[in-house]
Amino acid sequence: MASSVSPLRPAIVRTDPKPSPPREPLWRHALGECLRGLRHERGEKLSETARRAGVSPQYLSEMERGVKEPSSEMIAAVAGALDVTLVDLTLAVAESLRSAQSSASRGATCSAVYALAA
Amino acid sequence: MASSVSPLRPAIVRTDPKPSPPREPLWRHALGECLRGLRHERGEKLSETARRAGVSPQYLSEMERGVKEPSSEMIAAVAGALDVTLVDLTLAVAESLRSAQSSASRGATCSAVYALAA
DNA sequence: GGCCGGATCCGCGCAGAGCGGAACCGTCCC
DNA sequence: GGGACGGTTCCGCTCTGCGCGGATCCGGCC
Repeated sequence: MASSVSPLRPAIVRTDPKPSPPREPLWRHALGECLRGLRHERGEKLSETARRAGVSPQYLSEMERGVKEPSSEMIAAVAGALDVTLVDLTLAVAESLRSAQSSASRGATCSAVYALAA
Repeated sequence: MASSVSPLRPAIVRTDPKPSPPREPLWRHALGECLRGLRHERGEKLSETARRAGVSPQYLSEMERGVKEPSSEMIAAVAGALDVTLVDLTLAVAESLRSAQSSASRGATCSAVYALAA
C-alpha cells in the first residue's frame, strides 16, 4: 500500500530511540499500575473514578494498563479523582519502581507504597 | 469553517478535564525542568544529549520547556542519555515537586535534588 | 562587517490520544 | 438451562499534537 509517493518528509517512526537500561519498565506502565493500585485501595470501580476525573472508563482502563500515554492534564485529573497530588503520585511511582528494581519479584505494589508514605 | 457536517462523533477537546489541586505544576513541566537540570549538571549541550538519546535537539528543547508530552520511550531514551534510570528520574521529579510545594519560592532545583539522592 | 555554535521558532506528515458503541466475563436470580 | 446486571476490555474512529527538518534568533569571537 506504499503507492503514494512524493514524501515531503520520511515517515516518522515512533519507535524506541535509545531507552535507558533494558528491563526497566516504561513510565506509562509504572504510572498505570500505581493508578490502579490507588483506585483499588479506595475500593472504587473504574466507572466511578473515571466519572469523577472527567474521563471515559475505557480510557482509564487503558491508562491503568499502560497501553496509552496520558497527557499531563489527564494524569492530573485522575490524580485529583483519587485525592492524591502529583507529588505524591510521582513519589509513589518512583518508590514502586525502586521496589520492583531491588527485588526482581515485583516487590511492593504501588498502593502499599503509598500507604506507607501516608 | 465548520461547514463539514455529519459528525460521526463530536470533536475531541483535549482540555483540562478535572485537574488535581490547582497551582500544582503539570507532569511535563516538572519532568522538563528535571531533565534540563540534569543536563546542565553534566555540563552538556542540547545537541549532545539529544544525539546520544537519538532525538532531535529541537525536540529535547521542547521537552525541557515542558511544551510537549514526550512518550514513555522518549523519556527512557533521554534518561539513558543522561545516565539516570527511570527510578532515579521519577524520584528526582517527585522530590523537586515536593520542594517546590513546601516552599513557594521554587525551592531546590532538580539537579540539586538528584545530587543529594546520589 | 562576517562566521560560528547553542537554542528556539515554525510548519508539516502522520501516529496515536481519547472516546462511544459493542463485546466479553462473572455473578446472581428464576 | 435461561436472563439480567455490573465491571472491564475490545474495537474502530476523529482529529489533536508528537517529533522532526529547515529556518531563525541570539551571543560570542575575529
